[in-house]
Amino acid sequence: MGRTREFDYTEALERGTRLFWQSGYEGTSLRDLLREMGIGESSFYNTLKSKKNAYLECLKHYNATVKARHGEALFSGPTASSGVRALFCCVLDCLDDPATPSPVCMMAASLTSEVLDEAELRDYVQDQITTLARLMVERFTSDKEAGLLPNDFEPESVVPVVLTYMQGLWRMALLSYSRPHFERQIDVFLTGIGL
Amino acid sequence: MGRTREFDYTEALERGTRLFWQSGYEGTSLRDLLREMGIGESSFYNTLKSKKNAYLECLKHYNATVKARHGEALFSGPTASSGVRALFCCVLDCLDDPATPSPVCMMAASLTSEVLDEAELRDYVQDQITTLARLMVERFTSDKEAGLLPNDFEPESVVPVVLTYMQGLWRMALLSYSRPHFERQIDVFLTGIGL
DNA sequence: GGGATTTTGCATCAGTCGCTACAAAATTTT
DNA sequence: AAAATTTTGTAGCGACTGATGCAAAATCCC
Repeated sequence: MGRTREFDYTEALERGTRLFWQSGYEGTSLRDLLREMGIGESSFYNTLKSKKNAYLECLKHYNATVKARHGEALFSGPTASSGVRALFCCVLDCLDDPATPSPVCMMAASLTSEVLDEAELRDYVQDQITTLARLMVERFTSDKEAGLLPNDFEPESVVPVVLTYMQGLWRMALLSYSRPHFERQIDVFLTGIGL
Repeated sequence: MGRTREFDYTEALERGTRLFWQSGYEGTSLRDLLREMGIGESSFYNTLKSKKNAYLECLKHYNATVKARHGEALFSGPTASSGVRALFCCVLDCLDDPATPSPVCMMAASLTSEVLDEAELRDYVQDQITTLARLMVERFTSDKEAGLLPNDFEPESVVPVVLTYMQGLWRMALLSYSRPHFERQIDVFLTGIGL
């Protein structure tokens, strides 16, 4: 089947993901990306076919690794409330980890016109957020049916609020972050909306 | 005094602001900016001294015009609660207005590393947000002292939550916006945190 | 009107952007 | 071993980036 690939695809993707995460889509130049991935343009355009597609693959890789932990956190703990709180705790852990390339979650960072203007990227981001929302609604609904949440608690209404607030959190962390302040703020928020 | 300026500075700034608002800081090229402002590079570098400074001036102009309405809304109405609700209504009006260059508030759009990496810009953004927070705290505090808000309501704790949520709102609007959904979501949020 | 000062248009700077063409190197199939 | 196929390194594409140099044009002070 021809010459064998010399570089480790997964590792290159891993490195690329970290750079995209750190510098954003347009903020990452192809040359910086290649240097970070440790490959040449030929290898790059051979496997990933364009910068846009590379970003998409990196986003998928990000979701499969980093973001997967958030999903697990949501379903950890005995109640939906504890799950959501674990999720936010997971977010703070991410912010505290010095190895994190950027304070902003890579998915949250993709909520920019530079990314959303690209149809394929937009579709993927849209889909991922919808999926997370559905998961959260399910978790809440089953808790409600079990009597763990009041009858006037409407998962369909609350979930968008939680998601929206979380988007804001990532952005605010960019401006200034302090774990105690954020923990307090999150608690005020979650307690307020009944979680 | 030399030759008189041929272009209208304020109008040029107005046009520049709209373009920056629409396309972001790095997303706006100098040539597009000049074409939109209707001036040449000489005039540009003569009055505004760099792209960075131009963005700062446009941000100030934005705050003095668009953002000022938000501040007024906060202090409109008889209670702090009605003020905050008026503020969010103002946000939705902005999203509905077809003349709005971008769904994202220009200040919110500045919560990006591409902007915050520039010290002067960061300082300004930081300062503006702090000011808005202080204003909101004051409004809440006076209401609380007047007995219009419960004793366990802590302005210092709630305000960051509101600001954070609003940041999230702008971002989510970028993904998909529908006034009824947003109105409902905002109501759930504000009611939840006691407003 | 002459000199000083400022604004303006135009050409251009060096550097970067994403991407591609092309041939040498390496591996499989025949 | 020869042909076919794939990967890799390098050089370069045209277009664009923010910014500058310079001289002509326009205005003010004397």
